[in-house]
Amino acid sequence: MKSIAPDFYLLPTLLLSERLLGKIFVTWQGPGTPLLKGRIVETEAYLAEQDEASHAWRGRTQRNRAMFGPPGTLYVYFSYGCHYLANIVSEPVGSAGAVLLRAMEPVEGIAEMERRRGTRELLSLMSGPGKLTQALGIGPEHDAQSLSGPKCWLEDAPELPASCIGTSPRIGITRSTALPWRKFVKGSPHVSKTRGATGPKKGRNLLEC
DNA sequence: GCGATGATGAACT
DNA sequence: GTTCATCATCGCA
Repeated sequence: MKSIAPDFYLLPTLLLSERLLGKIFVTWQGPGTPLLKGRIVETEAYLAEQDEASHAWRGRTQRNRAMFGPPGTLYVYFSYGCHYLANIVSEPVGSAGAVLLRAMEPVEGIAEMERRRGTRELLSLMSGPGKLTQALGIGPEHDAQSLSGPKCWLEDAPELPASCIGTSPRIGITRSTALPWRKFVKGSPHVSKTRGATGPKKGRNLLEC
C-alpha cells in the first residue's frame, strides 16, 4: 500500500474529514520498533472561520501555531492535563482548518498498542481521540510534523462510498455544538463511545461497511 | 448499566 | 481563577 501524495490534503476541511475515513494512519518510532497502523473510522472538522469550538477561533497562539502550517501537517496538543490529541491540517494554506482524529481500528502492531495502552481490549485500544494517540505513541514531538514521514504518514485506501459515512454533531465541546461536523464509518465498532444516552442498543441502525 | 468525579496542564478572562 | 476537542475508576442500581 502506498503513501498518500501531499496534494491529497489540499481539500476544504469538511471534505477532508470525510476523505480521511478508511485511510491507514502509520507511525514509526525508529529502527527496531514495529510499524503501528490504524484505519481511521471517526473524524471531526474544525474550521478556520465561523467555528467557535476551534482552537484557531481566537487567532494564532503558541499552542496552535501548527494549525496555520501547510496542509498535511500534524497539530498535536495536550488536553485536560492527561491526553494528547492529534489533528491533520487542511487547505487552504495558512487558514488554520484542521481535522481531529477521533477513533481508529487497529491494523498492525497491535501487541505494541496493547502494551502502550495497558489493555488487551481491542475495542478499547483506539476508540477515542486520547486513546489513539497513546496507542500510536503520538506526543509533543509529532506537533508540526509533516505527514510525508519519516515518523508518521498515511497509506492510501479505496474511497468509502457515501452510504457508509455517518454524520453527527461533534463530541465533547461546549460551543458551536449544533454543527454536524463529526464524520464516522457507519457500523464500525471502533468509533468512540459517547457517554450517557447511548450504548449499543439492539436495533443497530447502521450498515456494515 | 449508569452517572459522578479526579487527574493535571495550558490558554484564556 | 476558570475552562477545556478526555479517560479511567468509583459507587450505586
